[in-house]
Amino acid sequence: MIRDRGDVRERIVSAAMKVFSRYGFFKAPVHLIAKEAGVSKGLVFWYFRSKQELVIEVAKRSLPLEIVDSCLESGLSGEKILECIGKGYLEKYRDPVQRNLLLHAMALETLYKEIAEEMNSLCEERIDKVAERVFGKPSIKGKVALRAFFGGLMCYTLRRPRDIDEEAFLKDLIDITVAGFRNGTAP
Amino acid sequence: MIRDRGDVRERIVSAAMKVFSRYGFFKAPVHLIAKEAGVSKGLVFWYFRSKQELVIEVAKRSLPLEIVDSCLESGLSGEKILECIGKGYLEKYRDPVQRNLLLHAMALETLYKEIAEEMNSLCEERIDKVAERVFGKPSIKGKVALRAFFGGLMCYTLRRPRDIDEEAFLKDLIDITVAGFRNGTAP
Amino acid sequence: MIRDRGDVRERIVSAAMKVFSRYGFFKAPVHLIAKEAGVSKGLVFWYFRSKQELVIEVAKRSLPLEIVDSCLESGLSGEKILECIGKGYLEKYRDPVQRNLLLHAMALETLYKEIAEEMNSLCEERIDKVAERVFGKPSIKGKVALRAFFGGLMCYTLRRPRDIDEEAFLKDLIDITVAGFRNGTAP
Amino acid sequence: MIRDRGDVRERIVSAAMKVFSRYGFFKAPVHLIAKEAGVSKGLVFWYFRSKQELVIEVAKRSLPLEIVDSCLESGLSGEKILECIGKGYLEKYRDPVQRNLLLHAMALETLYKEIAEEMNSLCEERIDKVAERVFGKPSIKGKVALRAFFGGLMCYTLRRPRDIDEEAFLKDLIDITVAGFRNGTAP
DNA sequence: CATGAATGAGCCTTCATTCAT
DNA sequence: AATGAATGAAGGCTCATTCAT
Repeated sequence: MIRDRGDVRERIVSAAMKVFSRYGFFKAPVHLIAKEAGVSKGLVFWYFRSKQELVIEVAKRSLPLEIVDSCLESGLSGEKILECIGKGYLEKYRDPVQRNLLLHAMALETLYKEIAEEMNSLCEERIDKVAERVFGKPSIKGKVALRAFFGGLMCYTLRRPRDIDEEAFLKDLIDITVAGFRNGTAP
Repeated sequence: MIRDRGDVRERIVSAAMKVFSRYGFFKAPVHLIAKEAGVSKGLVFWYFRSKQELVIEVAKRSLPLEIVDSCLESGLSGEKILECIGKGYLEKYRDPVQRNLLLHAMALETLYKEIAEEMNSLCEERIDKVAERVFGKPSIKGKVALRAFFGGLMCYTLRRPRDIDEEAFLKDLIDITVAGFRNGTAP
Repeated sequence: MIRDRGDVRERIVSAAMKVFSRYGFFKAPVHLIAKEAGVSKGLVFWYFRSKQELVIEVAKRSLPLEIVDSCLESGLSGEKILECIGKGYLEKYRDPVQRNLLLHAMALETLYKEIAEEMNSLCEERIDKVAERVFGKPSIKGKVALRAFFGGLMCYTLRRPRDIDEEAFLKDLIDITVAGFRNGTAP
Repeated sequence: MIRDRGDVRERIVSAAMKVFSRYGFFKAPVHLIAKEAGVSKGLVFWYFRSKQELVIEVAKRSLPLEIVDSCLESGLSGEKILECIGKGYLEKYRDPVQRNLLLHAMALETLYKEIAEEMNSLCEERIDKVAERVFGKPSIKGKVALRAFFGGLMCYTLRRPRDIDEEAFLKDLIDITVAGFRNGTAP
């Protein structure tokens, strides 16, 4: 069998995503992942020291950290960065596999410090950085607004409402975030 | 030990909450729950046909459905109902046990239709009802704003920011939700 | 099924002895022990936290510590105590199961400190105590003689010579031990 | 690295000795041996058809057969041959690796006929030959005395007593063996 | 109601062995 | 000769569930 280096590992990760997304991290047996990847069970443990290592790798990939980071790195600001993040987010989690994995991964935060750290970094540093980029300077209200923005995205992903399409939703959400920040009673 | 009828059942549920919150629903062995509740393992299966039944009961209780319902029933409207929900929500999930359980329960949505239905009811009907109560009449933008509100709460619960206290957060969040809805570019 | 308390545990230990003696501690699968004991595999782990725990219990029982102790406690001295130990030893290891287990258990000394401690206690304190009882007062030569005595027993057990019966062997061995001590070049 | 033919094979055997001595024959994974030898796992199976083959080779080497043989071949007799054997024995098993291997190898006797044969040859033919060389003519008592001698050596090796040095021990042991044989009640 | 011994399915993991390169 | 990816069998152990008492 001719396979690229790294190819197999990636195939295992992909298979794991499918299987984890369907059964959850803990009810998914490794042998199903191997089967889905078309390799032997033993080989999974050649590439990953343990199931937990695979779980954590998959969980990390299913968090939206990279989206936020790439938008931050692109140097955007104001509504543009919200748009960047929103689009990336909605696109990533349009895939039901990723959507489910996100839910499962968030629950892992309780159990594995690696995931907890990613969530920390996402929910505290990153979110505040974005707030500053959007509203110009750090402020409590900006942080709250950003949490509303992020939460709104998550909420939409959790249950895609039938009567609101992605584009319209994102436009409104950005609108609310920005206008809410600017025109509140306590500017 | 004098035990009321139903007392034991409740003790088991409480114990299950602690244990599930710590280990997750699937990594929590029934014997730990029994131990925590101070009863025998067998008794757990007298009150609950299976572990799954217990899991679902605990998961349902850890969702915020009751909070939303009681605020809806109280007849409040406008910002008042947001305040009602916000306070209830923040209070409930201030308890780390409940906070973790919420995360675990959300992931269950993928696996058990009972939980999926609760989430459906919460994220679609309830959220839209509240939107109507807050903004007077149904509108896409109102629904989006409400998702931002709910998402914001969830986001806050997930990581309580050190520099924003509950009361201030809620005030700002309501402010953003309402002002965002009213003063957006496309009313 | 009506079984005495403790009966089951003992049945498992007995089964383990048979199986361990035949396959060695590490090549003996737990399921064979369970089968031999007529119980389920799971039950073995109800009585023993791990296979290792069972291994150590069996290994301890197959060392001759108890024989030496009971002869020491009986207050015997001189040749009598050698006779007591010799008879006990030869009787115990006449059973091929015990004989094999002794070999396997001695090898465990390298791996488990529990066994190492038993061996220590046997080979140092006990052997020297016996030497004192036999020869009246502590002496290097007495210790050496006792080691020859013990070693001789072990050697006989390892390979029962066809042309030397137990009784004769023991008589000669005691004779050599005592006379060797008394009549050596350096008394 | 410049390697002779046969060098690699020997390196593997050496590595196996270290690893087997530490983990025991059955708990020692081949990959550790390969690592210790600085070769790939596959190569071990180029030089040895199976792990068992390697196990048996190492086990055979760690028995004291060669020592006895070389002393027999040297034509020594009387106390001299005991001295030869004793010195060789004590020297070989001064190395903790060899000492542990001896224990592990003795347990193998139960499982592999190759080892059983070696032990047979050692414990019956060889021991009796040596007895004859020491005491001039075959006799039951001589055989017993020789078993005491060998057993004493093994016993010393198993636990080196702190207060008896090798040389003194061997001198006393020979003394006891010889005097025990000559001066017993039943010559 | 209550207990806890007993069961058995299933899971993660290890490891000897093979084989294409 | 040498490598290390790949395999598959087997093992230890956990755990939900049952049931006699």
